[in-house]
Amino acid sequence: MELMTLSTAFMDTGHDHANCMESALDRASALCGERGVRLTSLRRRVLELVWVGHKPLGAYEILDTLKAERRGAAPPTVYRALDFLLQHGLVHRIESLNSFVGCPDPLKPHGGQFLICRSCGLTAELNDHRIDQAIRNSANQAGFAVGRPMIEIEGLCPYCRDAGEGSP
Amino acid sequence: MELMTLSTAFMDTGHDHANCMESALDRASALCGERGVRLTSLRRRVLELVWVGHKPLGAYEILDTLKAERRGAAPPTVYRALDFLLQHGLVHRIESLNSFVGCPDPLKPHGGQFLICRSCGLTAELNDHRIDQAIRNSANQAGFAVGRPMIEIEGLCPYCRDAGEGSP
DNA sequence: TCTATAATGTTATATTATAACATTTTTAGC
DNA sequence: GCTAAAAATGTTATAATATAACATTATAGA
Repeated sequence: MELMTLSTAFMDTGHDHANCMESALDRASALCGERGVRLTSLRRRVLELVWVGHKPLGAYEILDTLKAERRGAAPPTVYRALDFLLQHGLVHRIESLNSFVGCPDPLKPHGGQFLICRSCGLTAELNDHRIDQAIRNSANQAGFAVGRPMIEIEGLCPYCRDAGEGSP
Repeated sequence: MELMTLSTAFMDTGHDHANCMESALDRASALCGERGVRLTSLRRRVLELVWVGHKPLGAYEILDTLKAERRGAAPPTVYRALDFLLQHGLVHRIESLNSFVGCPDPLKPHGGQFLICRSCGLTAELNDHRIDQAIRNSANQAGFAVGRPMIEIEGLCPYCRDAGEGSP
């Protein structure tokens, strides 16, 4: 097997996740400060839960954890927090999974480009200008005014691909 | 306003929908024949309903119509028919709308590239090789094995765009 | 015709998401 | 600090989407 050099999209084995998560929370905190909106403890906790893995998390999975921590957590508790986080670009919604994943780059608004592993759920966000450009070209030709492009690519992440998942 | 020439993605004003729908049903019938699977009257009817507009239709919208036509139509009635149609590429699922739309080209398997009007719901399917290629390039760089790419682009169709929808 | 398979009917329930109103917390003006 | 307005959260109920499980009917092939 060839020696694999991973790009930044999927984390390599040296990925320092504690640091990754902490810096995501710090960025969120700074962003909210600048925008004059409040990253309350509930919102922060939901963001934290979403960042626990690089795998999309369902609203009711989040809720299950919250229930163990706060009395009276209910669906609106988590959906309202998620709405806030979505509005501020701190999380993305993965439409094909009805679930939510942290955004590594909340400052610039963008539709999502996601690589989603069908075997382990690991998800990476791309922001490839060439993909975006190809879409805009094609849409323009059709006379369509592009709003928010949403790209979710199901497949196998480098680890599962090499482990032979998906064609056993 | 400029004279507009639409590409094939969105139908022009001369679109003969009766013919469009009939030919879709004929193609479906031929495809099922070749594959030795049955386009039963229920499946055919669901496909027909999906083709009534070029707008994605929800499962329960389909069900409402079926209920008026067949006694005992229930969710599984429509979901099973949709599963069959999806398996054979005769319809696509629009993930961002939880709804379903007819596929104009069921013969070759493909992930969908959809332009979805946020104002009127009109939806066009693209099959732009350049978009697909841009995605494959980017995914390959990340070491990701592409399975089924899903592209749903929210925006304004030519008609709504020119009518000034979305920025009133 | 008989039988195996496929399709559909039927009932119940799971999963995802929102509506509507009550209460608590926070902010801003005084 | 006190108070009113606004924001956030709590609470209850329900809507919208989807599937499980088992019964019945229709179809195709021997």
